[in-house]
Amino acid sequence: MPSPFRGKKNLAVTLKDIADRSGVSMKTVSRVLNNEPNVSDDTRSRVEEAATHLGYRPNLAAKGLASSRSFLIAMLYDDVSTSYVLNLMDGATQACRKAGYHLLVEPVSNAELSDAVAVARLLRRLNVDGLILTPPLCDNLVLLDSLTKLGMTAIRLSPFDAQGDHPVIKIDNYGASVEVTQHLMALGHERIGFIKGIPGHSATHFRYQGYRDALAQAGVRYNPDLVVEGDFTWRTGREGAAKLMSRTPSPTAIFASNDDMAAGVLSWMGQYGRRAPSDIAVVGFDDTSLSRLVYPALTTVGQDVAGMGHLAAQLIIDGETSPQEHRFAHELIVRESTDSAPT
Amino acid sequence: MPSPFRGKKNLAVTLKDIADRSGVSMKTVSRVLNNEPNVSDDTRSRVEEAATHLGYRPNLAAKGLASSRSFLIAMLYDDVSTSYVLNLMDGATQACRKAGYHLLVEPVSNAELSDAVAVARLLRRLNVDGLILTPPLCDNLVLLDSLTKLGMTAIRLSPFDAQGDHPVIKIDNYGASVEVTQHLMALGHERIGFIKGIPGHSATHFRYQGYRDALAQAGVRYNPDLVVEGDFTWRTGREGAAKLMSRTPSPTAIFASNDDMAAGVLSWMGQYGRRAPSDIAVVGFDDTSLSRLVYPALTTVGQDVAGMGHLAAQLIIDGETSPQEHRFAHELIVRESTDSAPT
DNA sequence: GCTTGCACTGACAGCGCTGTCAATTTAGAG
DNA sequence: CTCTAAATTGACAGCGCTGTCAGTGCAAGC
Repeated sequence: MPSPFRGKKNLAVTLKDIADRSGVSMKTVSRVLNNEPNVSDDTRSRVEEAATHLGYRPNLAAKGLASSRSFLIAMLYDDVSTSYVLNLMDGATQACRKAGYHLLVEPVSNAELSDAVAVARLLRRLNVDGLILTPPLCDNLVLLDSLTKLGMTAIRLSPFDAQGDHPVIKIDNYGASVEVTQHLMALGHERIGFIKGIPGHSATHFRYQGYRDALAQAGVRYNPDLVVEGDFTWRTGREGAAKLMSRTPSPTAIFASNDDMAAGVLSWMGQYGRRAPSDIAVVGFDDTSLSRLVYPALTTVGQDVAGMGHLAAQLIIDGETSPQEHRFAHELIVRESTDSAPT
Repeated sequence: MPSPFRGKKNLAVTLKDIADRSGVSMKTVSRVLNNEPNVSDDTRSRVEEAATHLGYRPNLAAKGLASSRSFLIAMLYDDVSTSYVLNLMDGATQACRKAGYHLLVEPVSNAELSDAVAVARLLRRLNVDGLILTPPLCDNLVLLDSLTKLGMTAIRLSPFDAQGDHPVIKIDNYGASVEVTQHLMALGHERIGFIKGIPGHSATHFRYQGYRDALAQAGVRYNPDLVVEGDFTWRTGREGAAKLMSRTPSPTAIFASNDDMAAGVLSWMGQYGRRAPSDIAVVGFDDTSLSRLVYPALTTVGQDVAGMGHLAAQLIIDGETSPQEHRFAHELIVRESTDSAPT
């Protein structure tokens, strides 16, 4: 059999079938099915009955071809490992389902998108109504540039800088970080270690800045010895903990700028017999599921990631592409890893 | 502005443009672009040049409409929290990208697919060339039934029973579980606690069966006191550990049937001052990233999840829909959580 | 009564591409 | 050099749907 023939045109129910059965034109059927106005109640219900009866399935391709929309939204992401992405998807697919859209997933390495050729190749493949760009892709200048040139709509999630041609959805990383630091200080900590994230990520910058400013505000002198580099991975959290605990005096609390690194800190502590929070208080960021999966559970900052995904998709669906900034609330979630004062 | 007008038809490059520029018919252009045979080298290169020059982007909707294929594959999954799903996506998208396909994600709750009406509604929305069904969706009889009726192609991942009309991709959960149990016994453990997964999941069944049979083979009497129910979540792992450790005599090793539950076990142990592996050896299953994120790192069973996702997509792309069983290799990964004998 | 406006409906063209099939060219055989 | 088969190409008709626009019919306004 040389021809695969995967189509099932034979049994497809078309608008025409519904039109015939309900005695109206295809166009009217189309109107009903798309909830367009100016259809009499009588007609509407007749058509709806026919559609359900026949088990009509709209043909996305045909709709797309005729209306020059694809009903597809692509979500581009770089890092597969984070639950962040899954939560975003969850929210985005919810919005999509309601509107008859679908969500495409496109893992892309940020590094490979460094030249215009690669970006063009990627975008050329994508026939979608809009893109959801997660960090760090949302800060990729080559990508943003091509997007603007092609006139493609895109939503940027937690970008470094909210300027640009696209809507932006974010939380106040800076403010949240200030709160975390103040929380630790309220517990009596002054020597607070900090583990930074990947350079270039907006979260890295703002969380660090919040930490520094909160210290300064409280009159605590900034000690560069208590800040180490990281890259948001568990491994660098572990290494960071080792480095920080070798300082003298060592910190009584460690603020890791995401949960994975905080888990790394806990891992190091577990191995070397330190307990949280009695020996060292530990804070993460993001409220990933991991923050509840480690012992002790992590104090962290929660954000409604699914909600942000939902909004991102909704903006695309509604064609709401003005470069507006949508800020979501965040929440300091205090768990066992900090819930007592240092000794 | 009543009309959103998201299309950019004005600047779309079509087959016709390429045809004009290269002096051939649209059909020939189509042939070149789809790598069909029977095109002279000369023509082919002329067309290719024109296509690149004009920056041609194929219109998926038009292709789909004309060829009654969608170039879309949907992945249905129930549980958002597992890295399993992300890894599958990773593999599947790779296969898709090579073939010009795209991967749609569709989170669905297995529970909501209990009646034919709901299933029909879901499938009606989906215009795809194939579905990838992850557990436990792959064992949903209502769903499988509708799929067969509609003639939709689907690939089932790790289903309970490999019978049926669809290709199946799986690992040998049973054999892997036997290996895990033997590994623990080789370290000298005899009182091995076991935490089961969600009832109805194939993995739950086969992993448990492997555990029992390995014990029996080694002449160790099966002790029902050492087996507790779980549901693959961290919480039930914790609770399972508490239950198991209240038995007398308590187990010297705990085999949790997935990594999340094993992490729960470690969490309980951390809280109550037990250390792994010296006090209790712990094993997980799946080699999720979590297994390396906890302390001590978990001995677990690795499987090439991304590879399975890749194959699943590839089978759909190739139209390879015979109900064949594709078995992937697994690997016992020994880490710190078991690497010494019980005292 | 006869316009005017509005709610509703349908005819028609065509979105960009591919399958079909027929036409043309080329290569190989005799 | 002719004849047949194979390779290469193109004309054409849609795929299923929606946008456009031109109708209907009917109530309100003069």
